[in-house]
This record gives sequence, structure tokens and C-alpha cells, in this order.
Amino acid sequence: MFQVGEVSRQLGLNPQTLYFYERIGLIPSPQRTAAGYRLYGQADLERLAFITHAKALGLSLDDIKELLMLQAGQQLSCRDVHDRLLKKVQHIDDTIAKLQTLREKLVPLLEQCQQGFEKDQTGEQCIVFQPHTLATLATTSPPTAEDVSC
Amino acid sequence: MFQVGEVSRQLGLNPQTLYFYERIGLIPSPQRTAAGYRLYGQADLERLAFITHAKALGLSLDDIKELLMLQAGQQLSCRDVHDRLLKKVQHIDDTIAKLQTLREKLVPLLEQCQQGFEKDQTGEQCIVFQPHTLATLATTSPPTAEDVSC
DNA sequence: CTTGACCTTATACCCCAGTATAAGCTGTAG
DNA sequence: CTACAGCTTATACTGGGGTATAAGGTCAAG
Repeated sequence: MFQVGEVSRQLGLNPQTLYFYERIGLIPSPQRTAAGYRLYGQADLERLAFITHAKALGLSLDDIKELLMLQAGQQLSCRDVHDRLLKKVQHIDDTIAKLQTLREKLVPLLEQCQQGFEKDQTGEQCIVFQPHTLATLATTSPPTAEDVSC
Repeated sequence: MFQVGEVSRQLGLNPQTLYFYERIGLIPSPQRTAAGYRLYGQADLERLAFITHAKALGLSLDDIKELLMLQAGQQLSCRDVHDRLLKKVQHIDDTIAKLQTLREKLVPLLEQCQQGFEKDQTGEQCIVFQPHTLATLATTSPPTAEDVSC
């Protein structure tokens, strides 16, 4: 049985993060000593290891919580995991596609800038931010935070 | 001269967003009527157009603020713009690379899951979340929110 | 008995780019 | 005069994943 400090050191998590996970229901409240100190057992450590691994896969805490609840009901079939991972991969693909579109819009501007300062137009207004140049760029909708989060 | 509602309709922004931009110093406080109503002039509209275009390029409000301050000092050279756009493109490249790494880790798992449920292992614990499978995955550091933001 | 490390809780704060809401003023049409 | 649209301000909330701080209890060594 381990106290919170020991567990947090082993897993590289802030103790506050362990309290936080407990608060949002990601881990159950562990055993306590008479004085109220938390005592994490083997099962708790395994659950936390699962969480850190799943986080490393890019799953959100909500995703992980859902998987853990399925697991608790012995319902964590390959199909369940497959469906969730597939959604995650699709989201990653979408995000990459959006970033690449954005990149393709920025690179030509970058080249225009480079031509600009190679001609030594120091102090002049950069062509990229002149109205007619900008007007050609906003033809597609801008990426939102939603688009580029993962 | 336009009131806030008209400007917000023209630009597709919430009036609250215009107040917000003013509050964070992205736009100057415009002229007012005797009653305190905001009146946006041509220069204000141009600045706001600049902001929406630059946002469409994926620049943050802080990036944009910096550019506008340079512009105000007649210092918005192609080199300044170039440097900022280059940083943005590099950040996009980093993000894409990280997402692709993540994708390459997820896809094999996905295939394992598929093999699992094609063998009709309904109700069994999915192999992907068994400890030894997970252990092979966390060899690289997980992506942080920082990594995948743009 | 005191010091210091460790633990507890509750609360607030971080980022980012806004959005929502409330309470109140102004301007205009009927 | 009264509706009603439109404007003002201040304040709080959103989401995601925590971190920071304060105020206090506990435990072991000296």
C-alpha cells in the first residue's frame, strides 16, 4: 500500500492530479488510514497505469472513463475498443488534413515575403498584408479550435 | 460611421466579440455618440478586416496584436511578417508530425482489435488493454495539449 | 516539545477565444 | 406614452486537464 506522494512519484503525476482524477470519478476513492491518509493498492496502481497508457494513446479522460466503466462491467470487447480507436484515428486524420490545408495557404505567402525582403524593401508595408492579397486568402473558412484539437 | 450591430453583421462577429477585442486592446476604442454608442469608421473596419483575415491564416490574437503594433510603427516589413509566418508553419509541421506518430501507434492496435472481434471473442477482455500490450506503447512521450494546438 | 516532511480539504487560477446573462440606458415608431 | 429594438456595462461561464495556494491535521526524528 502506497501513500499519495509515493504513487505520484512512481507515475510522474502531481499529487493534485491524483486528487483531481478521484474528484472527476476516473479512479475510485482509495482506502484510508485512521488519520485519513489515502492508501493506494495494487488494483489502484494498475488502473492508474492504464490511465497513463491510454492518455499516451491520445485518448481524452472522458474516453478513458468510458472504457473503464465498460471494463468494470466485463464488457470491454475488442469491438468496443475498436470503435473508439477508430473514431480517434478519424479525428486525427481530419485534423491533419485541416492543418495541411492551412499550411498550403501559408507557404505561398511566405514565399512572397521572401521575395519582398530579398528586394530590400526595408520599411515598406509588406505586400502580404495589403487588402487585395488578404482578400484572396479568406476563401475557405478559418480553422477553429475545434478543428485543430485532438 | 457604423454602429456595433451593423459592423458585427457585416463581419459575421458577435457584438460581444467586438467589445472583447476592444477590451484586450486588439482594436482601439472607437468614436462615440453623445449617448455613448460606438461609431466605427473606415479605419476601424479595415483593422477588423485585417484581424479576420489574419485569423483565417491561423494566427492567434496575440500574433495579430503584435503585427498590428508593428504596423502602427510603420515597421511591418516583409521580414517581420515572414518570420512570424515561418514560425507558424513550423509549428504546424511539428503538430502534423506528432499527430502522424500518434496515428502510427493507433493503427496497429486497431488492426489487433479487428482480428480480435473477427474471431468472435465477444465478451472477452480486449487484448489491446492487457498490460503487456499497453506497456509497448508508452515508449514515446504522450502528446500534450501544447503539442497539438495550433 | 518542536521541527519538518507529508498529508488533508476547499478554493481559485491557468490558457484561449470568445459567449451568455443581467440590469439598465437610448432611440424611434405608432 | 409605450413598446421594442438596439446599445451600454460588468460579471460569469464555457471546455480540458490540470496546477497553485491556503489553512490546517499527522507522523517520525531528535
